[in-house]
Amino acid sequence: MEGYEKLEKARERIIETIAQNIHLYGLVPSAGRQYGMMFFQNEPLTLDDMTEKLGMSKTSMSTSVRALSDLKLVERAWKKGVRKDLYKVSDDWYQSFIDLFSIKWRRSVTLHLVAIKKSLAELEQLLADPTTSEELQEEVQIDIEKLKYIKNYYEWLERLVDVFEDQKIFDLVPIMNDSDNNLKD
Amino acid sequence: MEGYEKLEKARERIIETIAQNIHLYGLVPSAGRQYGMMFFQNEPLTLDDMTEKLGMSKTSMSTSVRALSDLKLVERAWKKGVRKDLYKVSDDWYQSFIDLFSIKWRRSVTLHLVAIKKSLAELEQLLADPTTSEELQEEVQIDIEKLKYIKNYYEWLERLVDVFEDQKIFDLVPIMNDSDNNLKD
DNA sequence: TAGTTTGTACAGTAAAAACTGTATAAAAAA
DNA sequence: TTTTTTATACAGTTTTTACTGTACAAACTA
Repeated sequence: MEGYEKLEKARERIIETIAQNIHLYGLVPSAGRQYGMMFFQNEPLTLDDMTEKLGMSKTSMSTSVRALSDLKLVERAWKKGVRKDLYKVSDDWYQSFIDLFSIKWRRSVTLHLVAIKKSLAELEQLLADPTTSEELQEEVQIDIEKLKYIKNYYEWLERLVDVFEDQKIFDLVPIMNDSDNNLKD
Repeated sequence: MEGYEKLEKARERIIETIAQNIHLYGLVPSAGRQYGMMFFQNEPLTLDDMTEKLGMSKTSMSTSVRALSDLKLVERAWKKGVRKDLYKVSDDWYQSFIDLFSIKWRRSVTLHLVAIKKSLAELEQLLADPTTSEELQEEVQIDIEKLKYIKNYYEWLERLVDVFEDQKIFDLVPIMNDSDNNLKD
């Protein structure tokens, strides 16, 4: 096998692994392939570059690069003289992981807490209502306990997201470079 | 509005929020609804119970309860005299979150590390090969640096999963119950 | 043993999501 | 200004995924 072929094969293996695991980011394999391809390019790419490299429509490239951008997996780049939009993969993967948390889980936590607080308030009121039968009161009381439990859980999750966001997680799980090796020069 | 109706509405809000966020677990809304419904039942349910409660086919209930079980969000239960399989939601949500990590991310990390090590070995070999042109050598060297970087990243992620799995995460982000409140009695 | 009951495999259908091509708006160049 | 370039909105198509009903195997009952 020829040298460039070997290089290409080594890259393809990584790209395909990314594609098959990107569902953890809520993205589909083709977006992962796009990300993986960009990872091995040493220059930012335009939508037309991606269309050519991946053999997919420009519309697809546009929508999936936006999905990747929303999760901060890729970012806009600039190069003088180039009018087209340019994109490159964010080179701090630790930060990308943290961003996933911030963006996806934070949002989920917030939605849950809003719902829980609202339902909890309604149930407390129902419990206090003198027209509520004793039988219903018991059921309501059980639900209130359940909601208090999951409220605590989501508050914990919120603090967990905080810990990622403010980088404290690196105190507990430090970054260790087995060689002095870093993409960011 | 009648009391039981109010209770039902308060529950529905929570169930629907779960359904809309369960994609973070890689599951579809209907599985989330199933989980949410089970959460408010104080007894384990059979597949037929679920069919009735959700108005969906037994086959669906079977496949989605299996998906929920695989992520350890629900578990088998037993009740004497009941021949049918019984399921209940796992009542430790903190553990469920940890299990998500263990199951989904651990697997992903492993797959990535296997691929990276393989590609890295191939590229090191290519670099050492005297028939490799200088131009190709340079490209290979760049890729090796990239792969070393992401190898470090996935090893970090692996340690992160460890920290969840062995509960050390609770040292950094402790569980705080604002009242002394716990589902597990 | 035969007769039920129960869970799931499988094939088919319905619904949803991914992807494409065209049309168009916004921005840049002339 | 008009012309050209670029990204994306949108409608239509293809592909994938979710869901259903039937059929059957395994487990239980009598």
